[in-house]
Formats: sequence, structure tokens, C-alpha cells
Amino acid sequence: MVERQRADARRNYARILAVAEEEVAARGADASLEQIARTAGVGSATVRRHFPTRRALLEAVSRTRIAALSARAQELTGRGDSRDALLEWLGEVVAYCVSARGLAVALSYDDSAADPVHENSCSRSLEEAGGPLLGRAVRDGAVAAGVTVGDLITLAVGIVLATEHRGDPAAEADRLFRLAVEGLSPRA
Amino acid sequence: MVERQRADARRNYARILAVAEEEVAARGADASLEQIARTAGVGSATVRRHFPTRRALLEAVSRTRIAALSARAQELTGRGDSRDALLEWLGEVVAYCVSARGLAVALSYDDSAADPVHENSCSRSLEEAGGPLLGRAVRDGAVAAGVTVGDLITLAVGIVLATEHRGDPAAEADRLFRLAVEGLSPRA
DNA sequence: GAGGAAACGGCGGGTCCCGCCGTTTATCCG
DNA sequence: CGGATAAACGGCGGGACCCGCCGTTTCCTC
Repeated sequence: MVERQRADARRNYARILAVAEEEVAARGADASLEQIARTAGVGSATVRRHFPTRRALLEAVSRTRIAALSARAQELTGRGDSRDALLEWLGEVVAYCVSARGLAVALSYDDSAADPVHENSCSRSLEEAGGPLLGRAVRDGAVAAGVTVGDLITLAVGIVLATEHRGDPAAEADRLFRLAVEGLSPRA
Repeated sequence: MVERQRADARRNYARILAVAEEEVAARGADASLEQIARTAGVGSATVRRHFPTRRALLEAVSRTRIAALSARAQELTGRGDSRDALLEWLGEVVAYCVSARGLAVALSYDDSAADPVHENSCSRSLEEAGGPLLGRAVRDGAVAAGVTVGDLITLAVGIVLATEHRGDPAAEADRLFRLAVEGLSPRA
């Protein structure tokens, strides 16, 4: 499991990843791989050797953010009202995706097309982390039974993707998120 | 208003548009402009002369679809239950965006960044067409007052964008659309 | 320290988008 | 009808990107 790796390879991996985080945050999901290579001081081939596809790079870049969100889910599980906790978490997912460009794209990839060799895809990770949070809300009757964490995340990602090019993405995303949570028709 | 145009220019415009429709439908919103030019039998410069930006091309390609959806909105206005009519229309918007690639991207562009010289942007067109339909639903109390057509369309577009790379986009999109309509918490 | 494998990165090819600019061609008017 | 004129065309070169190849360097092991 632990692929033995040369020291310079690990060093380059880390450098590329660090540069990629900045670059993707700044330019979005289709940042130039060559630019990342140049800034990291490596050849473009080395970038592709460590991250064979753009998806792989985006997922690696997103990993720390995903971890933070997963931790947050655990924190919120079992704390306070179950519906509020779930909504708080989803709101944070939306906010993260808005502020950290590239994350939404990484989460929009098809789970089933994930590299089976490597660890879980980003979305699968998040789904597992959010499972208990959603489960509790469902048991409390705050959410319908058929709904999955994947549904909620996809919805959040969609909202982010659709508002990305707007004047004020954060405000728009938040507005739509609340609309989706409330549903189309006002509560009685 | 009616820009006098040479005959060959109009002919080329039509050919490019026809080719672009097929190409975008097949390859998605980032189809190759040069490929379109080649297939249409014109130079790539001619394509860019008629459609200065990719956005312009996408909006032109989407125009006929938009027109169809607008007509559909008019048909549905005043027919049947106002909530059902609105939902039927939105469902068709989603279905259209799923089946006609590129449409969702065209609708995700910022309204306010639209070319003010030319006619309305795609989204603005649709918003106007859906206005009466939504207005009736709001008056009937089926939709909260603050909601705009733009909100609903953006939500629909987001759902499509987020499910685009899934195994079965149509099914996923439909599922999420219903979830968003119903809201997170089940009805009493 | 030497051998061997792993990792590197430069190079060439292909595609794309873009601006320039000489050439073709439709249109207008004498 | 035919020339003038401006619109429209499209080929060309530049720059950026992604990708595969392959000779070279660098690290690890013994």
C-alpha cells in the first residue's frame, strides 16, 4: 500500500501541490498545468507524472479542504438540533466551494469513475463524513428518507457552479441555497 | 437597427450556426471553434468575425431552444394549476438543458455582462418569458414573494451542470430538481 | 563507491485561439 | 454594363497549451 518513493519525488510532489493550490485558487479549475510546473521549478512532465489527469490534481488540491469539512461534519454531528446542524454544515460546504475555486469542479466528478486504486474520490470522502449528520436528521424527521448525502452535495455544487460567473457569487449562492432548502412553496 | 449585410456573409453565418449546433450538441460547450470552421468550409477567422466570443456563439446556438421554451411558457401561463404549470415548465427547462449540451453554460453567464448592443441575453429572454408564469404562482401563494425567475433558472442550470458528468445525467437531474422543489424537510 | 532503477525535464508534434493583412467578391452607382 | 469601393474572406505566423518520447541526472542499495 505504501508505495516506496524516492525523496526527490516526494519533495517535488509537495512543491507542485503547494503551487497548484495557489494557482487553482486564483485561476480556477482550468489553471495552466505548465504554469504550475514553471512556478514550481519542475518540468511539465513531472507534473503529469505525479498527477496523471487534471482531475487527479484537483482532487489532491481539494483534499485538505475536504478534510476540514469532514472534521466539521464530525463536530456538528450530535450537537444541537439535527436539522440546524445539517444545514450549518451544508452552508459551509457551499461557502468553501465559493471561496476555494476548483473544489466544486472536483466534487462534480462522477464517483463511479474514480480511480479505484487510489483512495476515495473527494465526493465519496465527503459523503461518508456527512453520513451520520444526515442520518440523524432523517431519524428526527427533518429530512425525507430517500435523500442521500450525495444528493445534498451535488445540489450545493450545482448552486456554486451556476453562480460562479455572477457578480457576487457568494451572495447568489447563499440565496439559492436557502431557496433549495426551503423548497419552492412557502411553508404553511 | 437592421445592419445591412452582404449576401455571402449571411450565408456563411447560417452555415456556421448550423454546424455549430451539431458540434456543440455533440461535444458540449467547449467544442473546437476551428473544427466548426473546417466543417462549415470557412476560415476560422470568419467564425470569429460572426461570433466574436464563445459566449456569443453559444447564445446564438441556444436561441432556437430558448424560443421554444419561451413559447412553452406562454402556453402554460393561465392553464391549469399555477404551481403545476410552473413546475412543468421548469422541468422542461431542466430536460432541455440536459439533452442540449451547451445550453446550460449559455444560461449560466452573467446577465449584467451581456452585450448591451445586441438583443437580450439568453437568460434575460427566458426570465421575461417565465415572468407571468411565476407571477401567477406567487399570487396564488404557491411560491414565496421574493423568488425571481432568474433564481429558478439558475437553480435548474446548476442542477444540470452538477449532474452533467454523471452516469445518467437526466435521471440525476430530475431527482435533484424534485428535491429542490420539495425542499429539504418533508411536508407536514 | 558503483550499479541500477527511479525520476527528471527538454524536445517535437499536434491542437487550439488569436490578430494581422493581402486578396477576393458583393454591392452600388455612373 | 462595368468599374470603384468597402465589406468579407481566409491564410499565415505567434503564442499557449497538453502530450508522449527518451536521453540524462539523481537517488537508493549493497
